[in-house]
Amino acid sequence: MDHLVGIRRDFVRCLAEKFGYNTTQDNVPVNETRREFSGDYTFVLFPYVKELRKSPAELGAVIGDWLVAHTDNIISYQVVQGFLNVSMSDGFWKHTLDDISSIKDYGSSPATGEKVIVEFSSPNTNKPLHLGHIRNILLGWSCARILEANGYDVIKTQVINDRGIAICKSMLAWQKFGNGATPESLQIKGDHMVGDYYVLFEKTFRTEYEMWQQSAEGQAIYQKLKKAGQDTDSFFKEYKNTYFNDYSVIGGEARQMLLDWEAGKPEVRALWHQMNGWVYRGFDETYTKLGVSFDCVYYESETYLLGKKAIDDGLQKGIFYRQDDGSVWVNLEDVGMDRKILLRSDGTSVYMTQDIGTAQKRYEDYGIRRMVYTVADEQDYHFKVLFEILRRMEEPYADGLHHLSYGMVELPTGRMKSREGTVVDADDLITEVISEVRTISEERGELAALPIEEQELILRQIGLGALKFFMIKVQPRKRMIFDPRESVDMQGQTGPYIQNAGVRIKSVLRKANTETAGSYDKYSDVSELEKALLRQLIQFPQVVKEAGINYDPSALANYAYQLARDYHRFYHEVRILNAPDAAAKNFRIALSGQVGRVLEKAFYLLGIEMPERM
RNA sequence: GGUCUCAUAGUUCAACGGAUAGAAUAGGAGUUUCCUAAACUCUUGAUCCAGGUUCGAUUCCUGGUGAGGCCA
Repeated sequence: MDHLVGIRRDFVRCLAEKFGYNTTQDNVPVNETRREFSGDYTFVLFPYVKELRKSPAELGAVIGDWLVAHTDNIISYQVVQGFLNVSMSDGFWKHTLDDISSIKDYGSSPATGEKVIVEFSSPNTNKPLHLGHIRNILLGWSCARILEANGYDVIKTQVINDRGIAICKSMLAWQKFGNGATPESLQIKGDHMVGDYYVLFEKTFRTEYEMWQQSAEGQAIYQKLKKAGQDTDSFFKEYKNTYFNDYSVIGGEARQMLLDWEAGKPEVRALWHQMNGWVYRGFDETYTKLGVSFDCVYYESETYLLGKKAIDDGLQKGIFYRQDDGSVWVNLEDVGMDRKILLRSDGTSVYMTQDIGTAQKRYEDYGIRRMVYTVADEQDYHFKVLFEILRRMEEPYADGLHHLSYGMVELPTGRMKSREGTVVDADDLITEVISEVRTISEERGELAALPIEEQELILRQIGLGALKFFMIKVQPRKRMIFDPRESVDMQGQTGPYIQNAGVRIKSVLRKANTETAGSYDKYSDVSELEKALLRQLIQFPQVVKEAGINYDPSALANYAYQLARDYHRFYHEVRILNAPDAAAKNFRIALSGQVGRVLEKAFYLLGIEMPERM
């Protein structure tokens, strides 16, 4: 429901009546009046000045007079330059508050019956989750909730890359050096443990490689293949993959393990199940801490062979073509993209093939018409190509595909590099923000009287609130610099600042005994701060809608911040419980209640919890 | 080399083509007998460059510069 529908309609009616000019409500440029001018809403007159051949001043006066005379809501106006600023009556504000209070799920749209699948997180099983995953998870999760609020039936999913050479490296290292260790025996999360064996493999391999470089064989290769003037370091850096595939002992074992896995060799499969099982338990723990969950999971081990039939279909339809060597390609040059390989000459598929197959499988599984892929922007081109192919294949969901692309997370020192040990681990980060919150909370002493479990819950809510808000307030497509110090800030434009506004409201409502909240019919002189809050509340459904259309939770994050800021100001300026009269008190309590409700809902949509106290 | 994305206070972020470009942080100065001071008030400081479209451009278009990604 749009509370501005009324004034838009009146404006349109006025233009028709006074000037015989027809337009639609959607075309009416109406904004909130800027703080420095008096008025509540502003019509921009410039577009009509030319059309109607009237000066802005004249136009403003005619329309302003008409609006004041013909509507109950608008009580006065002022024309500044080409802007018509109108002031709304107390009645309008009170009715607005009534309306908002009466709407059950304010900000949500009715169900559309349309299903959408949202994919996010999508980790590899050989490494624990890190900072980049956190941004991905928060974006995907929040988008899922925002789409739900916009009436979609959302299915949340992740694709787990559980196969390939990487996990074989972990498996091999565990087999060689693990001595039967388990997460329980080592007292470590399973995903970290498996990640540690991956690192151990890489270390072992590197040692082996370095020794080989000194060997007669290594030196001979260097002398034979080096480019002019190339030194040993840069040569062997480039040669690493070839060495892994053609010479390395441990590399050969890992590759053999992959072959055994593909052949379904029981011992290898059993080990693979066991290690991935450890990883999943570790991931789930992290997901739980972050407060997210999935409706279904796709494993690459089950999808990596999909898509080959689609290639046959495409070949028959003439969308793809086969080269002499047997490889299959698609030519997208007519739309400014390249030729792209879909099936190698040996018949093996590439990522693209697999993604085509997975999309089809999802359609079969759920009948969805829309899919959202939350993947970093380094994959922009991949998804452009994928979507174009699916369009050409005339898949029924081809028009509902969206790549929720986001910029990489960098540290103040640059990109995270596992080689340099600068990868920020998700679990470590969460632990760190919570411990930071604990320190500050202890200084404040506000929670000291609460039971210990409740204290812990609140500390988690605040710590994660700080971290999540910090990451989600930035527009997805922008690259972000992550400074760990700033992520635990709790003053200013932060999660805890907004939580604090929510907590204040809860405290006020507790003391007010809300069930006895009475009428505010007699309230007059609605203050500027109160109007500002109501203008914000009116905006909320639109913000939710736009966040959905643009797949942009940051809009909602910034909205929540502004609403919280206006509430803090209001709170300082006026007395709520000790208001001068009952009508004022009731109005302010009701207003506080609605601000609290919207803040909580906005945070819900961002995946951030609102504590009871802090 | 081709192509995509980004560029706003010292720093981190905002601004459906609309008024004097907003916040936060950092620095300085204040606010507590009163509903939670993780708050509030005051103060210093910015649109990468050159054109174009427009009544009006941070926003749209063209070219350049810088940073990053993808492809080769």
